[in-house]
Amino acid sequence: MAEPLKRLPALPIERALKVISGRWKAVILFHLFDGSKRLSELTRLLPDVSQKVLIQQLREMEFHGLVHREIFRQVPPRVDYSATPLGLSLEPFIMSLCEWGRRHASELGDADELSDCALANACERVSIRSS
Amino acid sequence: MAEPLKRLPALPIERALKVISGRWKAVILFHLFDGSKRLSELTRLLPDVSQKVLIQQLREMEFHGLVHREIFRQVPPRVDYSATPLGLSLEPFIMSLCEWGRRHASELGDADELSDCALANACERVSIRSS
DNA sequence: CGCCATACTTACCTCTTAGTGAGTATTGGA
DNA sequence: TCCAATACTCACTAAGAGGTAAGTATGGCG
Repeated sequence: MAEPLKRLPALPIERALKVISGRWKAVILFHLFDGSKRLSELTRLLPDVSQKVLIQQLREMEFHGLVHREIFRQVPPRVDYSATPLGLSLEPFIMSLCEWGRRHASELGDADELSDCALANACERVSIRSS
Repeated sequence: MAEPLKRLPALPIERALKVISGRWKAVILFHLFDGSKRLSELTRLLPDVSQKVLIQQLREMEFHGLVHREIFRQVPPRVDYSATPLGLSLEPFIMSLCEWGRRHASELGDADELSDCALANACERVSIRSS
């Protein structure tokens, strides 16, 4: 994002999709729903993402109002990332999308290709929780 | 999609986002929720999309089970596109995403940048309908 | 025969996104 | 003085999505 000033699409649906669809954004958000995290924690939680890309995704989400960035002037430095209310408002949405993704995989016969981890099973936990 | 055989992401949430986030997919789906459409109708409904890209998006959605393509062997040829049950199951989801997009725009002070059309106001119609 | 409508295909180009690897900044403490 | 820890930043590259413009296929019809 050399130019974070570029406008989001004018159609609400496109705007929403644009804001949440980055390679790692949903996964990052999922972890932030759990509470604020330091960059180094996120690096550990997402070992497949390089630091540069991680920061890039976080900055875009910060710019789009989904994530709050708080700097603690210490040595060594410390920066906390957390979900804003707007970001938190995506939680039910991300969970139901996750559920839809599982349905989609099962209807297309790809269910066995799904990974099995906290995020993959998040929607189950949610439906158990809410039942 | 020279290679439509490539696998979708293993995380359900990523899979779902991958499947619905193409430049025009949500908009196309919105029109298909209304009933099946010929390619020429879609071309008229989406004047900003070139035919190539339109077909591309439709084919991807067909491959991903969201859209059904029916060929009528006539002259001139006729092809109908319609939403499958799986595609239709995205309707509430797309509508709520649309609502979220409007909220996002208003919270970021971009509300005046939103366009004003059927799709932009779809979620309103839905909430009116459901109230 | 040549034209029309419809639904594509193809070649090519551009712009965005993601990814790699190395470098920078800060400052307390050995 | 130099190192360690943390959080970046930069230059470059690769892949992919989307866009433009032109071409193909079919078969009825004047």
